[in-house]
Amino acid sequence: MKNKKDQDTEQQILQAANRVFQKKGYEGARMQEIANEAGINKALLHYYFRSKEKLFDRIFREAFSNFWPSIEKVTKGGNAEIKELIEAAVNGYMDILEDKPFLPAFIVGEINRSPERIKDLLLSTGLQPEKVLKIVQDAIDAGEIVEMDPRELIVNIVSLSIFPFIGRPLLSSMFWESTEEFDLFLKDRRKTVYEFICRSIMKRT
Amino acid sequence: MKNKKDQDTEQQILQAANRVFQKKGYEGARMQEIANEAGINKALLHYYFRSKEKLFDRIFREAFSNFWPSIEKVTKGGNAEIKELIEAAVNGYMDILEDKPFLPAFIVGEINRSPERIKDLLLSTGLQPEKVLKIVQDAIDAGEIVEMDPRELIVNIVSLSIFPFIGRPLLSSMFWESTEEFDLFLKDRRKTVYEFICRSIMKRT
DNA sequence: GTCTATATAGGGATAGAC
DNA sequence: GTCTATCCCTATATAGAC
Repeated sequence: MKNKKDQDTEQQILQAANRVFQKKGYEGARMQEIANEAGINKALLHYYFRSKEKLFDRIFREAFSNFWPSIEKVTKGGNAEIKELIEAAVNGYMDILEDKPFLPAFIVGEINRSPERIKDLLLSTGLQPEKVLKIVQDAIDAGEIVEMDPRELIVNIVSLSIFPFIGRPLLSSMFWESTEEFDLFLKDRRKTVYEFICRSIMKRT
Repeated sequence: MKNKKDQDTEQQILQAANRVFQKKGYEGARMQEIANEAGINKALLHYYFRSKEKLFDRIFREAFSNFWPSIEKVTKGGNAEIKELIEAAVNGYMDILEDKPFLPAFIVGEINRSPERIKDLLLSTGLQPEKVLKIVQDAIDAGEIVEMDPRELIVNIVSLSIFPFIGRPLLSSMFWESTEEFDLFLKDRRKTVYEFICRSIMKRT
């Protein structure tokens, strides 16, 4: 049963490539290291994926598509509660990032390296930023939250959720005893970030 | 007067190296490209800075030391107003980042590449995180702001200030018509971020 | 499909003339 | 101090046997 073996090797390669590319970036990654991690040799790597570029593209597209929290449940109807949206976004990011803490640094680093493909990548995700903006705008129009550029709120939510993972080495060195303790702090953030944002935008009656 | 010329060439190199390293990172940067940008050749590059590693180290240390907004005026006394601290921090970052928007992506990317030198780098900056934490803690004890882990506030200030610059390509593609318009948004942030934070933490009487 | 061996290019670094 | 020419190693990629 050759097919089984093929699948297996390809998966080994993809997992190894994922680890190495995410840690070292495209330029820093070595095909040799990926081969070693996958338990095969370089030639076989090129047999499966013709070039480093192609292998990277596969990995990066996958990573990029995993980067967006699923908030469809909230946006579907179109007239969701703003608090639901915030909670879904924050929790969504936390779920992803606790599992893959190096994802954001990888994404932003590689996008910075070649910004030209952003449009293409975004299209393939099928994201609909307008829907999210509309929910925020509706909440403003309804007087539920303070007046602001809806995009400002989005940027703030994303910043508060993602940045601590990007700045983890620096932040933990400066303000925590160990990275383990910092990770505990990160675990709490799904609650504290939500509260921090709500305190700022909700109108009191 | 040879000395003048030396200085000049060295400066050319440093500026070129700065541009190239910040854009491409250590692994992606090419000594050839730095030489071209500086208007000289590779050999002369090695004459001034013996190796790529040494040249990079020089650039990175400089960049790292420029990364910290000066808030000494506020922290000196030790009993500063919390609002002053926030304003100084946000404005400090905005000043730096409007001038050098790629600095944070560069710093976090390279620190990720070799996290072991963080301690050394932080020491050489002479930063005193405790002082900042104390100001926040005092404000909490005095009942001026809501109860929270002081480090949480710091992390939030830093996240809101820095992340939009790191995520600029993505954010601007998703929510703005052009990068120019996004930059206008960034200009406003020194006000909106400050207000966003204050609304969240200040107790109403 | 998987391996060993090798071709080829690119990039960091040095030698040596001026 | 600055250049040209070149060395040498490393990394991607391919050829060809099994």
